[in-house]
Amino acid sequence: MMRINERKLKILAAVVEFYVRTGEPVGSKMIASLPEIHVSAATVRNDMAVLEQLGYLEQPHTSAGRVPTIQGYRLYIEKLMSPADLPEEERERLDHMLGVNENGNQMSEELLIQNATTALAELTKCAAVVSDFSPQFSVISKVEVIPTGKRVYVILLITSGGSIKNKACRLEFDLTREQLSWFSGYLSEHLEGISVSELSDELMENLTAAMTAYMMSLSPLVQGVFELYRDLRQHALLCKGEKHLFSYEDLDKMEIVRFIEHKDELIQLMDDSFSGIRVVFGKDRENFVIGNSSMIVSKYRKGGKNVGSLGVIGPMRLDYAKVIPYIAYFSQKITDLISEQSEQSKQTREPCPDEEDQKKF
Amino acid sequence: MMRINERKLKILAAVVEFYVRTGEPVGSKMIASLPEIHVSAATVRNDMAVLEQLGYLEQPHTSAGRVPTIQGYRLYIEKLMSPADLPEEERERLDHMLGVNENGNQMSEELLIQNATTALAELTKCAAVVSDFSPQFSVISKVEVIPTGKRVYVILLITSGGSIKNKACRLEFDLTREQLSWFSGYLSEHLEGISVSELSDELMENLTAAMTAYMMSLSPLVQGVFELYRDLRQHALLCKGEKHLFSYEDLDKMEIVRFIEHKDELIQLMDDSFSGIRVVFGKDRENFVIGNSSMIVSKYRKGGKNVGSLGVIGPMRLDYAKVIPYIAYFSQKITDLISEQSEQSKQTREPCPDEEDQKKF
DNA sequence: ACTTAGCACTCGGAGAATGAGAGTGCTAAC
DNA sequence: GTTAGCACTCTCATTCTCCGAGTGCTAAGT
Repeated sequence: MMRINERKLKILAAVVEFYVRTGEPVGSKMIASLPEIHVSAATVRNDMAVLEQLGYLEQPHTSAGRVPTIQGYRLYIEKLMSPADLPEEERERLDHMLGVNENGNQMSEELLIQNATTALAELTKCAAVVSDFSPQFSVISKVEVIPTGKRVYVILLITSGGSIKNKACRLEFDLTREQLSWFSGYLSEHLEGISVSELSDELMENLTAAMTAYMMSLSPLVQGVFELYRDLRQHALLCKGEKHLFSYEDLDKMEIVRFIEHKDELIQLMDDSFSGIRVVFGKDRENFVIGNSSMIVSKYRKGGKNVGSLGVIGPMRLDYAKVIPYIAYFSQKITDLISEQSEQSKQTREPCPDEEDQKKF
Repeated sequence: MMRINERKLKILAAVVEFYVRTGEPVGSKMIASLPEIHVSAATVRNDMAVLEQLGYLEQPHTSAGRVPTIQGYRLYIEKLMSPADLPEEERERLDHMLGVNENGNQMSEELLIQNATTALAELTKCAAVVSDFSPQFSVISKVEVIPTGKRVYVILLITSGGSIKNKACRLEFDLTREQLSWFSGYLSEHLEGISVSELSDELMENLTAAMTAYMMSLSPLVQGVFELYRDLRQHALLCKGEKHLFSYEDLDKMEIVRFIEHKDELIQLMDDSFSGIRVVFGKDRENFVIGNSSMIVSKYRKGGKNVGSLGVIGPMRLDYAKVIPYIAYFSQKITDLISEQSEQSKQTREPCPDEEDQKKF
């Protein structure tokens, strides 16, 4: 008699969808009135009682309607919902928001990701969050030291992924031309062509040792290099649309504020490995900051490797059937776009071609 | 009989301070019980009635205590309050938060300003906001074009103020060595040494014309230069601690969200010229976004010129006597620090010294 | 002329009482 | 296995009442 049949599942789905839409606990009469349900309210009541016993539904108080439990949401997301499909025109709109298709090319990865975050936040009215650790998989394609003003030198570091970092260092003394070119050459020789993931702490320490042994006064420069190194290894976290969270009645304002302040704690949750789309509920994890929240994340890849995670954070009462396809589409699109770029750049070996002209123009 | 005497002012000050502290309308009995007031509640009542008629106080409803009006706050701020003074230890703490004093030197202006904003937000529990237009007063000290990967070129632009901007451009074709050095040379020649404020639209257009006449394929690079130019002219707006605003009961949540989205509208208000510290009340200006808010701003200078504004935005019910000294201190400190830096760099004429060694090391 | 005690009055807000309505579980009939 | 009917429960919105803080005014005191 505790058998869960087709109809009970239909009722569960209906409860989730209705609750997501209205935010009100759902009663048996409501469900019975739906066209796809052909039984009376009393029957629905019986079924709902079973669903409650099985832990998929719960009642806020004795005489209110039912509300889905976390388990209920999970079942719904995994088995019951039918994700909205994105018609062609919708996709075009999304592409437009990403900023692609405009002139068909030359978008920096960074901008792409930034646009995706903004778009996702806007579309879902949630906080959108992206963790990008792609620099770890790219190669340092260029390191330069550029004198600029008295005793000030800028270290410029460019990776194959297209990210450009710089750092200004002020020295005690000016470098002679030889010193500068020696240092610059040393860096090029030891760092260019190295993939960021190979940049171990040891390597950096060797570098540091070699440098400081050579001369003390370089130390701000060495420190600068070290800071750039740290920057590269760090997972960049980008979050937009936090403001939307404040409009949800069922999220605690204080917890939102805490979340805004401690986003970093998310990184581990977003970045540990999984495939496809993952939904995490706030109540489940005690390290998660917002109580009644849920987070939907997906990975994006580059050359077959996961190089970042993107997703949204919103209330549990979220239109998953709508939001999940967005996230799926964006992560796929980003994967396509950045993999394509990396294909392009693989065609060349030498990072800086200045031989003869390849092409007249 | 409508004369406003010493005692009435004292009462006004007391009302403001009490109201700021508690958020509750202040009654006559409360005021009379203060040690510095030596009259009975009835007398206080009479005085308060006068203050109300003069527009300094108002009653939320007939039988509640009094609350300061904007005019009341203004009088308090301008004439009545005694700003907290910052003892030596407090200043040290502030310096520490700014990040100075650590190693005594080499802080980028940008970092300094960033730290100031964070510190101000933390200290005042308000949204701290800084508008920096110093780049407009600095000189372009270096422009470089760096090839990096196939068909990708990075334009690097450094100003005397120490800000470093870069932009990657993807071309249709690779440049020959000559083309590259010609372009690079052209940029150096026409832009280096120019102060940003001289960079008029005409100048940029001439540049564009000269370039495109020379060859079409450079156009992404020219566009890149143009974008950097725009970046430089823009007032950079930095805002931190918006979250604090949500904890004030008397600010409307929706208005805060609007504010977060439309900060730019502030720029004009912050940046129009005034001297000293300016306090603006939200109710006063219809273009100001948050109703019951107040904004306290001050300028900071560099070489005698105003190059930025910093301040906080919070509820009207704000401890001005505490907050204003913070802002005054920070704006003064920033002025000192960045002027000092600019002094240092003025000592040299040539931006990039690579003659002989000036000093053995 | 200013200050103060006293008093009647006002008004907001907290708390209790009330009633309507939505929803339930159970039972008995279909 | 389904459904109608019914008694029951519990929340929420409304209304009412009443307390108390605070006021303005008057009249007396300094």
